[in-house]
Amino acid sequence: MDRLRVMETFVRVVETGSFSAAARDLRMGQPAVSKMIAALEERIGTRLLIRSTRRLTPSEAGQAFYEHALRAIAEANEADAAAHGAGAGIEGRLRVCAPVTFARLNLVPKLDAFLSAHPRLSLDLIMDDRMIDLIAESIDVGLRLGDLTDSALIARKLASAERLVVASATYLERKGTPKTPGDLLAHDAVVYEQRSGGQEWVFKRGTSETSVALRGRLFINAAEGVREAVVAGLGFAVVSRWMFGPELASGKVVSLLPEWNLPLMDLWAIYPSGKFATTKARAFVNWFEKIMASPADAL
Amino acid sequence: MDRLRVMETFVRVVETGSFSAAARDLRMGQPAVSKMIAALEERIGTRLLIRSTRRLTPSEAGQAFYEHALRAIAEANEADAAAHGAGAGIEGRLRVCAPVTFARLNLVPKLDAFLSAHPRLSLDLIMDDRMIDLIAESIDVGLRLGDLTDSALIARKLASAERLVVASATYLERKGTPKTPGDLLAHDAVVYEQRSGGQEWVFKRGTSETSVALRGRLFINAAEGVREAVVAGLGFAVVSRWMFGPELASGKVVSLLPEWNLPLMDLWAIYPSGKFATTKARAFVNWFEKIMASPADAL
DNA sequence: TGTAATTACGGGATACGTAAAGATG
DNA sequence: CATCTTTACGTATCCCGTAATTACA
Repeated sequence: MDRLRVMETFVRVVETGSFSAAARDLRMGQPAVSKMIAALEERIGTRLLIRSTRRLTPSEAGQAFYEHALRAIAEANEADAAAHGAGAGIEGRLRVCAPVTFARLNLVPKLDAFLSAHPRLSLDLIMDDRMIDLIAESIDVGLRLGDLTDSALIARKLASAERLVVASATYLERKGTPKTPGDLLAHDAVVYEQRSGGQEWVFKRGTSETSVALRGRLFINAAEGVREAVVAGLGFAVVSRWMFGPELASGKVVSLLPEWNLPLMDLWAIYPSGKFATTKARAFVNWFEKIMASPADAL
Repeated sequence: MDRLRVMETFVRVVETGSFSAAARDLRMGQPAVSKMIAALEERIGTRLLIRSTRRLTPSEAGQAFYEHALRAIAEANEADAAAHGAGAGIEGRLRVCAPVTFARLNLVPKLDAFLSAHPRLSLDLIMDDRMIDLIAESIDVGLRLGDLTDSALIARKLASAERLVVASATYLERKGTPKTPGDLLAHDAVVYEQRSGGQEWVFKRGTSETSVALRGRLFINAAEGVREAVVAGLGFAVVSRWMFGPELASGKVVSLLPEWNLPLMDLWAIYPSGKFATTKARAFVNWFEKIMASPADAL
């Protein structure tokens, strides 16, 4: 039994919420996943996943296992990468890609410290909201927000960001303020969307859940555009809090439905699959992880 | 390829300094170890161990891998144990065993904090220098010093302690002070020894090594006895610094050959093999690990 | 020349995928 | 009743252990 492989599988199952989806991601048969998890539970002696055909939730034990498993996997990958990169200095050119707005607000303002710390290093920052092919573009590290669709990558979770429903104060004056998720259907949505396809959001308040399919007339594939559209009062949008830090503070943009929680959006660092992370790439990720962990700079 | 298993094997090889010894410890054939390491190096793309028939040293990459591997293994074990123990509270009876002198000097004085933190817990402290059978005695955690002979255990390294050659000031007045490891042969050794068999110590100064087989007329199987023998001026002994904290400070006992280094002695926490660590056992180990990591209490 | 690591080879267990059955909303 | 998980089964692969070979002090 390959414990690390089992952990990777388990993690993927928890994150996708489905055996089948995890199996697809990991390019293996779904019975294999089933048996792996069963064997794992057998070995541990406890049920880790509460299965109901439609839903899959980690038990308390499963949650504990999940958290440690994440760290074990990360550490194991570090071991490979550290051994591979040992001896190589932090110098030359480091190519990093990141979503445009995220990089502008959360990364670029802090880069000075990193560059100062590594004087022999130069940085290519590729800002793009598309999912770039890391290997084709020979990129060393990518920062990605949200669920990872490409699971062949070696990923490391750096942070989780709160999601909000926001609209500008001027918009709310004109159209009124929605009080429940259902009210959103009567409003204009500005939808951030990479590939076409309806968006459905699950709002939670305490134990109750409401699912709302966003309908709107404006679809934008760049967060930067969504930001401006919201500020210009074109409608509400589901966004991360960090996108509107100053505007929320000044009241120019308002957080709606504050009692309803949306799923967190994760920030990941990903390395090109197959290859080992370079020393400089790991140095960058370690640095940025610290930034994200510090209360002042957290998302 | 079971990456975690490979890591465990690699770690054992580094710690024993031999493929054969590691294979014996892990109850597997020595060719299996050989092939595992070869495959690992193939995968990483770098030589991790510098082999010469008589000696085995990790390369820089190997050292980096070793350190991360230790943490990955620990985290993976934590994952299993956390999942297994989730839900169980820290209460009831916790049975801990530890070497007599170590427990007296480094553990007992600090226990108050632990017991206060867990009011519903009672502690059985079994102080004994022998290697107790954890399962037979139904012990939850053992603290052990030195190299682990029983590798079927799940172990976690908590600290490393410096080893010294010491003798009492009165003894040195009578017999003179040895200046080199070789001089020790002309002195009386008090040898700490569990099972009979000669002891050989490797002294290092810079890059040079000297090996000395201790000869003496007094062999004691309890550290407590060695301590008293040294204080009473019966001879010199090879011991850990923490055994003589106050005596070294007051000058009653003197550290000999201060420029020569002896191999460190590791402190391990071990859990009974086969079983999972209980929540309370892990709480104890986590607590004690913190103690050992704090500069004021370190060995 | 003896000890320890590597290579060679045969056997066995493990883990996968396809296909069918069972469960659930 | 459609979807997702579990069970069943045949196959292929990988990995281990024994034995022979090579390298090194």
